[in-house]
Amino acid sequence: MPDRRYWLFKTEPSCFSFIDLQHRPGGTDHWDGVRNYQARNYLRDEVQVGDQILFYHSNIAEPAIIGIAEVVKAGYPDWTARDPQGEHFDPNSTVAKPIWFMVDVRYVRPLPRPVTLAELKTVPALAGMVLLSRSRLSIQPVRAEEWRLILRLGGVHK
DNA sequence: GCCAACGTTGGC
DNA sequence: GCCAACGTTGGC
Repeated sequence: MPDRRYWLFKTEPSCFSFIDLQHRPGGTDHWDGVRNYQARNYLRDEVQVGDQILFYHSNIAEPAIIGIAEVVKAGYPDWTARDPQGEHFDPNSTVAKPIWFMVDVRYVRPLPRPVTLAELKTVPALAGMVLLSRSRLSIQPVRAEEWRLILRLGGVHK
């Protein structure tokens, strides 16, 4: 578990975008509102400080990985679950027994060339990506080989 | 806007 | 604990 280092975080840009993250103080914000148990488990148990994130925009004309972010704070209780006014309220979640978790992430850099979903589908080495088989999962592990290849496709050269 | 896939809920 | 109904997601 501690040696997983790469993730894909999915978001609808109309809700929260990569540019929104860039404009937060320090390019940093909490990743709240995840209400799926498998994604919650990743946030609570596996996502660690320093892990690298592919930032994916969904539910748009051309869904794509558009940038890189990193984890700056590991999982802690998602307090938006306790805000009755908020969109992500869950009356079953309490301070003593939180159900939902979030992490803090920081903007790192955009990909010089976004890598679209359509393009990902054409690359045989990426056929095993979680994104292609379980597209609805909002927090997904990414293998190191996949990470390197996607960055290369995105025009990032070391 | 449609619809398929999938996660959640709730009756039994 | 099964499974049908229902709600949500997200590509197209």
